[in-house]
Amino acid sequence: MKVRTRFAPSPTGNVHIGNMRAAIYNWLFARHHGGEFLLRVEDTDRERSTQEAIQTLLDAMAWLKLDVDGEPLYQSTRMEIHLEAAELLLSKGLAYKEDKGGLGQGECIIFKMPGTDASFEDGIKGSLSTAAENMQDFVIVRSNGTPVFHLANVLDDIEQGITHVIRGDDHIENTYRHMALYQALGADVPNFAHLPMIINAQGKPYSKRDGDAFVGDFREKGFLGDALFNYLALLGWSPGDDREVMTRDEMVEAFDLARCQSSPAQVDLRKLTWMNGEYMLKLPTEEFIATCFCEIEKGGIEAAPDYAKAVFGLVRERVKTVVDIVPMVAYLFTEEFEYEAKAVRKKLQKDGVREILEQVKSIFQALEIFDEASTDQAIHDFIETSGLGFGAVMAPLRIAISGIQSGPDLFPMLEVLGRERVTGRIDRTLAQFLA
RNA sequence: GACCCCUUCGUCUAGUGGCCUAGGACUCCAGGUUUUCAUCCUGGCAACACGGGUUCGAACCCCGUAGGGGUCGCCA
Repeated sequence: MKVRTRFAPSPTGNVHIGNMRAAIYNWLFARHHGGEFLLRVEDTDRERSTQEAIQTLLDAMAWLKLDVDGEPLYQSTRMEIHLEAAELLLSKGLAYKEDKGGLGQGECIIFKMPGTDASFEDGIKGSLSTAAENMQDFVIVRSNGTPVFHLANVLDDIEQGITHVIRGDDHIENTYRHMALYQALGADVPNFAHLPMIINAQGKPYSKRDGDAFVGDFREKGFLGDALFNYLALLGWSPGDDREVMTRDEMVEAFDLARCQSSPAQVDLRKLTWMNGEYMLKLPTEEFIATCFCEIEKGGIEAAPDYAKAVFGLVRERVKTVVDIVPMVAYLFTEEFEYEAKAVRKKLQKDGVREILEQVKSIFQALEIFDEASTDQAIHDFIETSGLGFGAVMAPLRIAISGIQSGPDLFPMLEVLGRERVTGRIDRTLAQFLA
């Protein structure tokens, strides 16, 4: 039988990474088995399920390249069918009506649990079981006439022909109920696999107040969709060898529920950042350039396209996340950049520095051509003849033209800036700190 | 509280009775290469929750303890 999995989120405007990881595992599992990955939007909460929220969800999936087979099923369109099924259960004596009081809304429909012990083979956790007395009858249709999650969820999974339900382990107890529902409805019980939760840096489950656990937040923090996908895939699963940075195809090929962890995992932003850097490096140059333009525009920087491209080339291999870009290149687009106080104190305001910078400036002015090779040669000649150390010249020069101690390779950076800017910046430095 | 689940370096993990003086990755530290910055290379720190069994032998099997988590809704 063809494998069919699904992702069934409620569109509330934010998708938690725990849910998104479940989506990734469902996707990986389906693709591994040559099956289908379906989407079902559980939008029965009319309050929160706005068109915007649905779009946010779709955007997040597109960002992570989770392609869906077939059209999404909107749960809100199926209420009649859910209700009919409840009536059927009622007529078969598998459910009953009762006024449970409390809210005083009249009678609701309650599903009758079979009263037997239950067990199943979980795809990740192995054999799971519970005794009959732990499972009470439960409401499937509210007294206001709307179907409850359990009923709708099971009916829709049947409708979509889901063969493998891969979800968070907070659903384990529900699984016993759902299995009984499948049986009462005369449907085949699918395979279940329960993923452990993702926990925060304190080792606790993410709460609504942990602002950094939504998919959109990771995008805003400058992570790439492919990198987050890879990272999340490895958070709770491993291919069994030492591979970590893997292509989609490799992950699809290697994915196996049996290799999934059954204990919770913590997100480590440092490792995600490292992995993101690996993906930044792999980005095709045009894509990297396009991303950079997009970022500086957001950062309010205006620049001539050719000059900007040259600047981006300078930081190509150093960018770890998308949001690194602007701070890393900002001083190359303005003459109003700041000087780092510590750098000035340690490397600039020292005896002899003034003379060195003055000499470097005049050497640069005398150059026939001002480019990477010529400045490199000129500085080396200067060091040779003056007897100065390389660092004694390079460090002050770097700070004079950039304001900071670290940054791109210096000679290419000189070429990109051009003679005029470079000498101008040296003058400014001299006037400001070494007058 | 009851029931269920979980427990290897700080973090993600490998490990399914001998290959384990427990391997890899991230982070951190120390050297080295690069006469700038970064990269890179080498090395280092660092873990089987605890206690009992079973066994010639246990991170791996069993029991218990502790700790953590989940569920117990006319939420999903």
